[in-house]
Amino acid sequence: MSNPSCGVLLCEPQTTYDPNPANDRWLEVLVDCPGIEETLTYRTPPDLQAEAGDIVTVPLGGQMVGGIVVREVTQLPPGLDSQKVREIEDVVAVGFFPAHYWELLQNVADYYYTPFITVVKGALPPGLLQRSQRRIRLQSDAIPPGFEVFCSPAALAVLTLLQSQKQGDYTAKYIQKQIPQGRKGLRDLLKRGWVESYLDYPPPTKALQKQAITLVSHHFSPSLSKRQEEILRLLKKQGGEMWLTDFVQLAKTTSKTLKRLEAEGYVVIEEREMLRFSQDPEQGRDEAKILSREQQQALNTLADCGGFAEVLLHGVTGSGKTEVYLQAIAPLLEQGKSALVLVPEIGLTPQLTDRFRARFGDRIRVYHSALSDGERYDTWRQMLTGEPQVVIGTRSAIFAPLPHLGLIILDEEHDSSFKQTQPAPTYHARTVAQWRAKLENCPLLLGSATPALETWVRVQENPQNSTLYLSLPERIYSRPLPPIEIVDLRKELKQGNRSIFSQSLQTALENLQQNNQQGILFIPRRGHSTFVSCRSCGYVIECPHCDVSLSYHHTHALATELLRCHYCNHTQLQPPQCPECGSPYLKFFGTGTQKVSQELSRLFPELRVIRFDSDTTRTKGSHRALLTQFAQGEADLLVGTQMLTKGLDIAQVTLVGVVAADGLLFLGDYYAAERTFQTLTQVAGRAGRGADPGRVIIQTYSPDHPVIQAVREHNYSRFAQDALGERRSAHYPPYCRLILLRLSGLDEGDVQSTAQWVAQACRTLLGERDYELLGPAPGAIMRINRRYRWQILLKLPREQSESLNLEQLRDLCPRSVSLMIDVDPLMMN
DNA sequence: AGCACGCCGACT
DNA sequence: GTCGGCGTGCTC
Repeated sequence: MSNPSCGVLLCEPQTTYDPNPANDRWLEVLVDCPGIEETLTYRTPPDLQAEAGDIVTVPLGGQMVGGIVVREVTQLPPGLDSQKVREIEDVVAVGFFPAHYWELLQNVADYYYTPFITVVKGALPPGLLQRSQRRIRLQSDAIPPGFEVFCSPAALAVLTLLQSQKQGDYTAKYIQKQIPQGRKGLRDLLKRGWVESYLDYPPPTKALQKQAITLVSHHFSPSLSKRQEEILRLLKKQGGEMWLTDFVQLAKTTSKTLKRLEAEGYVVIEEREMLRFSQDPEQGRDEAKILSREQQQALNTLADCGGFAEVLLHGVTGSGKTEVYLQAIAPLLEQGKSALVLVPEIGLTPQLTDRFRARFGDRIRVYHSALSDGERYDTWRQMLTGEPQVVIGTRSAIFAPLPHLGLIILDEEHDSSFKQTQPAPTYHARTVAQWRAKLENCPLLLGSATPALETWVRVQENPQNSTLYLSLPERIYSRPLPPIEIVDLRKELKQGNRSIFSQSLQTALENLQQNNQQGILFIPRRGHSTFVSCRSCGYVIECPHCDVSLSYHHTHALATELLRCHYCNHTQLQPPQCPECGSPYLKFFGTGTQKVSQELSRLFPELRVIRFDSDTTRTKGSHRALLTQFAQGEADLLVGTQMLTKGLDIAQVTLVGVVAADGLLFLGDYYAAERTFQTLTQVAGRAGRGADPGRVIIQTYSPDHPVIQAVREHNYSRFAQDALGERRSAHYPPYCRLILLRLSGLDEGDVQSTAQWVAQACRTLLGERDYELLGPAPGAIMRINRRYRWQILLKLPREQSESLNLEQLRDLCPRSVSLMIDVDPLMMN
């Protein structure tokens, strides 16, 4: 100790000038409030500690909102009076961001023109950045008798609503939504003091607390009753610790009995944090399989790349890509690293998850949007522990906070569900994965039988020598790819076959059952294939909120006939007569799954059919249930839409039929050909994965279309060459970058005129640069959910040296019109 | 996003 | 003359 008096120094009066006499520290907080881009400054109250990266609750105006501490500063920003600085309310979570995480999110914010806080909100498990809610509570004592006479109808309605609830307590938002003029009514009641308004604070922590019972004394005194001793021995046998509810059940006792034991000092009952993971059925163990030469080669290359590299694993369907993933991950776990595996739709690939779980057991974590908020929160915290693990998830899992990443895998990397369209940021998980892999200096493995053209081109161009191409050209055990037969539906019609099934397909279906084999029937869903129209006057029933026809839903003979909007989910009964002319001949058209299954039961009443579409797989776990049924041979045929294309591996499937490929082919966007090739190749790949050879029948009205031909030949490179030629000449990605500006609003005129201004502003902004601007044009569907839509498409050169400041376009939009900037859009309607 | 303040039309 | 509609502006 050089200075023995240092301990008292702090108490001595300051003698030198200090610009910050109170020695204050201020926190710059990014608050969850659209419209506030900059950080706001807060003070830390004496009883709290907060540092950069912590998630906090702060007062903002008359409410409490979530926020993230960005940094600690010792000086107030100029022009901010210290009187105005308020105190942080609470620290919600600490240490929620691993290394590089901020940079990753910043990349997303910049590239996708999205406010940083919005990106953070999209990445974090939902519900972490909570805001306070205003609630209204009835003050029964203050209400005089005969109050009905005194107050306005609106106030009365609010009172009645509140009285209908046991506590007399609702959120202000709910009341205002339920009651017209609810705002006015509330104000009335508040003034009279008949209700009170208060802020409901966000809960301090989201970890679930559950009562646990722990054995603390192992000496059982003879004064214990026989039953008490029995209970204690049971608890000891269980390891001395259990959840209270579980134990009560197991020991067939009551919590009262256990409380008594607690009072006597034998056990402790306390709240514990519980991590919630949904448990899938237990799997048998699975061992590493012997690899083919190509698989082994792929694995070696991957192991050799050391740091960052983008690796395309181009393997035909059934070539054993999953086994490569599994064996690439195994050594990483040994090294204490983690792996991230992204799949298109987790619900659709229970098979993949099962296989991973069978190989790695409890080191597998599943992360996707169907998890409850609690489960997602707990999975996050689990990941932050840094334990080596494998996270399998959908798109959003690219933000999983794994600290020591050794590998990122995108399975079926071509799949368009990796692109987010709905809320901003409209990111593509592959793009984010590239940034992330670079930041973590780990390889990124892109697996597909039908690589996205963008990936294909990048791998060929190999920028900065950072990409690798690995090919698995053969199926495992050298099983052949199934032969593909193209059926010309025009000829069928000429030959007088008016059924939706060609002769060839009918024969194949007949043989199916005889040979005790299984088949898949794929129905590419056209835009709105099952619309209802009047045969007398041609009237088509449309959604009252969107400019689309309603789809006909009829699950079985006795079910109610319903019409549903696929955009806003508006549902109504099928009317008995045409609303326009009164004609009773109101029929539905098109080939949806329902129509196909009805036709099947007419032609092949013996055939056992399972329908697999969004109607039958709505509930959690139904995917797995239906697939299990099918795999166990409880049906001969699986009929369904897109969902059938992914990751389905059932050995007995020998027949794959595609009812009409044309629905896919002519969707009218630049991406249609690519999507068609991918989808058809993927469904075709479901056939002949087992010992029995497979066969594929594709019905179409355009058998000569180059995409159909390439599918028939299993010829990816021919497809790629054709499609890329077209992309190049029509100037579409990957030979340019697209940015789609989507405008929407309730007032048609507002939206249209705003679109004009925005387009003009874009031209000014882009100036002399090399660009194309298409539009403004009304959306392919003019109105969705009562909102009118206009759009502007920007085509920009592939290499954009400096970032455009497109965010300023938002300032041009009045409040009534919202602007969404979709970078690299895939869906353009 | 809330919520407050502030300006114009139909009522006592 | 007020009450009450909802159109801008601010939130450390």
